[in-house]
Amino acid sequence: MLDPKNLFQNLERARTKLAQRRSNVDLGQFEQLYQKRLDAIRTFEENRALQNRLSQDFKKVARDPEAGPRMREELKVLSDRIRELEKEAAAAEAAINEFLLFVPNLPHDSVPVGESEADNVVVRVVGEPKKLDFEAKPHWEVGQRVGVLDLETAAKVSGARFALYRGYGVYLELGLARFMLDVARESGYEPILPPYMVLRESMMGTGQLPKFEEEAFKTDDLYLIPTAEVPVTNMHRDEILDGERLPIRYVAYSSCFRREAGAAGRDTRGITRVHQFQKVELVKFATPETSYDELEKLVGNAEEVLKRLELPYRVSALSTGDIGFSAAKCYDIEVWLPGQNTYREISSCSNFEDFQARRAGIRYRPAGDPKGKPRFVHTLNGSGLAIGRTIVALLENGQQADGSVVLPEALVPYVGVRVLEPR
RNA sequence: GGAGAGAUGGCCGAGUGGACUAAGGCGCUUGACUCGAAAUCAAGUGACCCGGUGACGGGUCCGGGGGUUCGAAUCCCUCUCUCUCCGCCA
Repeated sequence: MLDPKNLFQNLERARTKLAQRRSNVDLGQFEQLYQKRLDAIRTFEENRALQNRLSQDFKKVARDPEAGPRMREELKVLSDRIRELEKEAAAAEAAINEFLLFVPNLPHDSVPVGESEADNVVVRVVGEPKKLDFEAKPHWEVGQRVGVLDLETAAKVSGARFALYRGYGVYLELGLARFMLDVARESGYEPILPPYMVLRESMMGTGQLPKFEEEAFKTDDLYLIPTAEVPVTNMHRDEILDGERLPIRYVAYSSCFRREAGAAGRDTRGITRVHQFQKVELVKFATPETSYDELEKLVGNAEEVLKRLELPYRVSALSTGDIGFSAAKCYDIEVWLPGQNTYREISSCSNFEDFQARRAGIRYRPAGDPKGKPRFVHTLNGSGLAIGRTIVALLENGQQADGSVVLPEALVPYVGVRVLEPR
């Protein structure tokens, strides 16, 4: 959520920024609501102050048979009026919050201005896209052949867009999770295994709701998490953190559940886009002064996994037209997939600045200043990495002419074998 | 699922209608004492909103929401969560 006061004072700048990200939000409406709120609060407070004073006076004459009842009548009129004014002020406040929940974050000045993902800027390419001396197959064929993926059975059990791992596929999945957790912990992240179901409040806090209701799976009153970002960021909801503790780093393993609404026809084959997948997620809470440095480090932490897995990849800065609702800046890491002859997103790392912190009420008291005002933290997160897509990359990059798959050295202790043999 | 108890500032904890403008303690900050420290003493220590360049002034907040009242931390209704006991379960 944007800061209402700040927004009110910088409407033109916000209009420009929102236009860059192709938002059709009408800030004129906000301006009106905000002005209305100011007026309502002022009137209410003036009357309340008066009431507080008169109430004290009333105590002195309450028992007077003449003045007592008369003043009580007067105060009752004032009391009724104040009740109305209070409702008005509260309604104005609520209207503003309601409105702001649908306003996306403003892109940071360093974000490339553009219309769409075509305007994303590649900032570095690491490793050579692998050239195979035979015809590369897509992961669903490779995985089926070595017996780690069974998509027909997945469809039989759960319908379209599900993955079923079997045999070494299970060890690959769990081994990668453990591997990624270990890599992150080396860099100071505390491992977390969060609940997979969260309150509506938590989904609001990180910005999935209310705007993207149709993307989420839900039970009676709980939502299945679309990413561990939701439970982990909300761990500190409505808290004032000690500035000494920042940056706080968590690495979480969880399943993720997504409807993939609007993705009909895209990535229908394989496990690139499924309703349930596992992911290791990096989450940080940082001060505003350091959050952009922390973003670079976080991207580096995610890249470290790919480097150790010997997978070629590139990093792109998303343009204003492609950036997510809550993000101020976002990098995508895309891994090379020879079987599909393309780079494919495997991680998305964002700085949300105080957008989520404001929604979720996550503040900190600046270090070394016990009397300092609490300030909103900056929240960041990024995949480190999406496990299903990592398996896709390992299968496609490691495939051999004979149908086997050679895994990177670093994974051997985690999976138990170096080569997956065709069945 | 049944029965009971509870939710107050960073923490502990008092508070059953008007001086609560939330006691007291812990913690923290500053000062005094000290060569320095500890101990001791003294003062200060919440969040948010509105107005003001500022000093400051005003308002709201005692788990959430609603109600009674001239006036609510305090009385009533309701919801949520926590704890204890019983039942059930991995």
